[in-house]
Amino acid sequence: MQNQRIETGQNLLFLTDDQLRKGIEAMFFAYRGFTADPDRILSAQGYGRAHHRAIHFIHRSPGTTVNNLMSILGVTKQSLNRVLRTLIADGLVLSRVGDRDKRERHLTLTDAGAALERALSDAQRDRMRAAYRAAGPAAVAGFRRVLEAMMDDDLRRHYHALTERG
Amino acid sequence: MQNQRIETGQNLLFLTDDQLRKGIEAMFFAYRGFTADPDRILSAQGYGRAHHRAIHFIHRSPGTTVNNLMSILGVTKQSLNRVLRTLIADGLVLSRVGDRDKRERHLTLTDAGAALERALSDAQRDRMRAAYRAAGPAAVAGFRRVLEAMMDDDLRRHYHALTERG
DNA sequence: CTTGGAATGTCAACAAGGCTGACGTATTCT
DNA sequence: AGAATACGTCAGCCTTGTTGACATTCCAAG
Repeated sequence: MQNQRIETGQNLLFLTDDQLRKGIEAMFFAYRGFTADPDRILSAQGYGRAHHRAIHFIHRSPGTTVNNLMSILGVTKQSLNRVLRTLIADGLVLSRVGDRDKRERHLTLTDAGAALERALSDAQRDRMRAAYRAAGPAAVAGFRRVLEAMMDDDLRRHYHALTERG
Repeated sequence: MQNQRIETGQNLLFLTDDQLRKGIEAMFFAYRGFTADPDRILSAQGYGRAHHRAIHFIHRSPGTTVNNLMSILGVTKQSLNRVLRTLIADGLVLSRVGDRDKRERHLTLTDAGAALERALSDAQRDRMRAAYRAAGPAAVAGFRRVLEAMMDDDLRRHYHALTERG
């Protein structure tokens, strides 16, 4: 397994265990950087990463339901509810009863919520922009291709549902 | 900010907020896939991601000290110690007093620890290999370049220290 | 030799944020 | 009318992070 045989005409040395390990460790260290800046802002306000995720996806899909958010975030309604409760109580998120289906709650950001979202995504985008700029457009395309191939099928569907209409 | 101006001669459309957002969401969803397979193995054994990380880096740097592991993992000694204690008690990790400096503990995997490490990294590599294969060598190079640019400086040093000698 | 500081371990307490299970309520569908 | 759905909530448990305090062991400098 360590030295792959050439299966097709192209060089498959990039599939050696060593190359894969480097990718694994790169993901680990990069994800730390990826979350570092928002984490600082959040902890200063008494929030955590879970709040960030909720705020991000409510911003991306205004009026989304609790159920939909649950499936995007991959957490139980109890976990999500704990986060939403504080965000609603703090006036960052608004929950209004559905028109068609009154069982549903539609979630949107208030002005204060949108302001925090902006602060968080500005910080995260700054780092991402620096990384993109340093790596160049071709590298960015490859970056996204590998990440997409790494996702579970249901998460890839969520990813596409978000990006293809934004 | 939404529409970047052309700064150099090349097209900088890949630095738009929209492109950055897609990268951010890709990181989020991909990281879930990245950890999904090891997580299944771990929870079946009563362990968590923290145990995986400790086992991974002890495997990568046999004989490493607690201090070094702390700085790689970015957690406090108390957090790390709790994980190490269970791994040592379960016979997966061996802690032996240093020769030169007897205050230090040098950590290595036992045979059982190495077996679990193999199971975990096999699972994680399988997914990474599938993603690499689907994306192709050029994409993989870009993937690694962007991730590296995303790391904090001190983490990038750890990353290089690991990869440049393995 | 003594003492200061470094490396490690341990105890306690706490918080975030996952989880399961159970229950209640309103609403909608069949 | 009864089943299913969407949501909220309470209770309890787990992992994994945090601080703070304190003991031990050892190296190294004075």
